[in-house]
Amino acid sequence: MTETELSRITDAFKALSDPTRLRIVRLMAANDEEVCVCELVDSLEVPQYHVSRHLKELRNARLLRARRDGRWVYYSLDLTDPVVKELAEVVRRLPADLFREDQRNFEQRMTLRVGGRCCAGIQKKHLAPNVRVRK
Amino acid sequence: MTETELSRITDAFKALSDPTRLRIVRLMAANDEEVCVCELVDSLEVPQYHVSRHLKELRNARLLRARRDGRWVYYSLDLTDPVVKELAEVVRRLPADLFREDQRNFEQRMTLRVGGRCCAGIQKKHLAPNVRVRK
DNA sequence: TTGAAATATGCGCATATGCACATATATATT
DNA sequence: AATATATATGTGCATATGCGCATATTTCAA
Repeated sequence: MTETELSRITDAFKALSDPTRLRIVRLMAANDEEVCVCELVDSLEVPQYHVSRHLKELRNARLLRARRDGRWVYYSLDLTDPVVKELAEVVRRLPADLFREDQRNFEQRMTLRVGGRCCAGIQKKHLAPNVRVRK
Repeated sequence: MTETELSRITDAFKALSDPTRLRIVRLMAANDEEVCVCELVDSLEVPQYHVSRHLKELRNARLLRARRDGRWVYYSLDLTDPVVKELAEVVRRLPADLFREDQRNFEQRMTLRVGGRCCAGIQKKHLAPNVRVRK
């Protein structure tokens, strides 16, 4: 077995072995959308640094790609990769009720897009970083 | 999201996030066979305690079932579980060349079966537990 | 009933992981 | 240039994980 290639696969599974990361991938797989960080924060209702951290791991595992557009960074599944494509299918077929609340939050949050673009920032302010103390 | 059900899924992914465990599942998925511990040891060429340990984790994650037959314990994928069935399909479709050596060792080892049953024990003795020192 | 064979597990160690807090970086706006 | 907004990351801590060694447990056979 080619050890390097094998660990590329196990890394992908490991990326999906965390609830937050699975919920992120699920949102993307089920909605076939690129999603920005603040939209994820409001959908999953976890702190922003938490989302950013897990997005980095998903990117390191090469499941996600990032695209910056001004202040916003959009993440999306890298469906050009056959392994990712397979896994996205599996995740898409997982029982919908496990992700119902995420999906509801997501759909509501997506109504804030204008011209298909996010321009809102984190709405649930308690999940945002603390306001910096003015010097 | 129902946290308990969700973690059942993430546990399954975590179970596949280790090379040894993935190789075990791959052998079973690709060959549609129940396999006993000594056959796995000789196929994967890792120490017996290592295999036993990972089998336990796969069983805890409910990917595998164990069946004892005399001194031997046979493990197999629990394909009655829809999640396991999905994942087994994914694993089966992974590139064969990543597992070529395991598969070769496995096929050779399976020639030792008699009447479809294992009756050989670990052939690669350096992977077996040390011989106990006589008291 | 003693021992050998097949399998499982307690323990210790090194490393990895997830999380919270604070703060840093990058971009846009004024 | 200064500030606000969106996103990223350094650090410390608690816990989890993988591995090697030794040994325990279960079953069969002599």
